[in-house]
Amino acid sequence: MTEVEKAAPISGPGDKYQRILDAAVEVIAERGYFNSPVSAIAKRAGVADGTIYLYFKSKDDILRTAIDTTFGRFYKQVEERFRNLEGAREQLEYIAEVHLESHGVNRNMAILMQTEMRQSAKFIAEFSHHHLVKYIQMVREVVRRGQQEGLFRQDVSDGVVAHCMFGAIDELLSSAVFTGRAYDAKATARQVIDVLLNGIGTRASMGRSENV
Amino acid sequence: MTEVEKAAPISGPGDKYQRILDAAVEVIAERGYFNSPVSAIAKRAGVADGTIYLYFKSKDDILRTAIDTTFGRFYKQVEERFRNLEGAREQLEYIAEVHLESHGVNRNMAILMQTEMRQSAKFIAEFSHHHLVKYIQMVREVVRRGQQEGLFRQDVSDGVVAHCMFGAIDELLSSAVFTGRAYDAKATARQVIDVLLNGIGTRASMGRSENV
DNA sequence: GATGGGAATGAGTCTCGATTCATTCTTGGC
DNA sequence: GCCAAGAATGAATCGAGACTCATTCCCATC
Repeated sequence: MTEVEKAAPISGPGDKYQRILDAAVEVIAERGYFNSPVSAIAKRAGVADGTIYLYFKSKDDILRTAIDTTFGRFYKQVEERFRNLEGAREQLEYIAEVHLESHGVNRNMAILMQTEMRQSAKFIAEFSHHHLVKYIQMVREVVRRGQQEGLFRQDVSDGVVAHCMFGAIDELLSSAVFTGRAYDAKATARQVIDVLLNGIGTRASMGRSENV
Repeated sequence: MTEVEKAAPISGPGDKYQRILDAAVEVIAERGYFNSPVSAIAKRAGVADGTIYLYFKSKDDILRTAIDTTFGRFYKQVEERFRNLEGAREQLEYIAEVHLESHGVNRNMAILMQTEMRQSAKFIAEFSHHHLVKYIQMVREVVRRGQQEGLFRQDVSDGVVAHCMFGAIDELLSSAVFTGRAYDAKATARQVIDVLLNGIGTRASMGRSENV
């Protein structure tokens, strides 16, 4: 809050910069990217239309920035925690937890992620795909390590497992977002990983693992 | 293909009607709904812009029709097969298989489903959510039956399981769609259901099922 | 060959919205 | 108090695209 800090009003996250970002996430979550005129974002942020362009190159740029920032936080949080969290199972659970928590942290952002990130619009597709790949990569590594350590079966592709895990969590999140239901991120994460590791089959009926 | 069939040119699926639908799916898969001018769809279908409006009420209406039709086929196919398919596990596997097959059946339609159906645009959201609910419902029923018959664990919510299964499959499909990779629907379905039923944990490491 | 009616056309209308930029406001230094 | 420089404004520009409708085409019937 010193005078020095305030010296980067345009290129860095100043006051209005953040207000515009937040407003954009709100409006886009409500109406969708293509139904959100810049003028609506400006109004919500309490600035003039033109002001937006002092802080962002274009409408695209706002959305890109919002998504990048969110993913950035996600990665950082996971990486930091991993330093003190060894077990493969625990790591998977932590990823699931942080992923599921996003709903509670910022509901609008969660909506935006579920709705706009799938867009085929090239400018979204390119970088959102990049983020997904990184996420999946992270999970695959954990799975592979678990396989090497003998914790996980080796007859299932780590890629398939990673996608299954991501998809399962993402869908739970998505359904919560759309129905507006809340949930306990920690408990849900535990449940998902439980299913992923142990399956839903009862001991009695498990007849397929023999072909390992 | 008889002359009689061709007698419903406007209200039913006549020649141009189908051509417009197909063209729309193609174009929208390539460019996204909001970046697909009606004129582009018309050109692809080889008709004039105005002709579109002889067969569809609006641009929205085309997309809605395409999605509804696809889901309709899906449900019908599953329902029919279920008449001769008893086991809960086999039924889940069949659902997974048909779901995964959609990529092979019509790649463009699969892309469209993955990208446009999540749209927050109200007109899409309302009915696509409805379809999702129906799908999940179907899976839940199978799961519940499996639980009653003692095939599946009873300490996991059928809703959570259904979402996990749907999400896992959908994500695999999605990843295939975006990377352009092909896969064997039947084999992949078996793998997913294998993971869902048996989990990825090895016997040695399974330490959580005791709390049943 | 003429004719009536439905199908098809595509140029034109009308609205909306991203971006620009001439103008106005603010503020820190004198 | 005055001034210059940066920040902010919002009216105006400009293009895009959904939809309309006056006109033309097609063809079955006579």
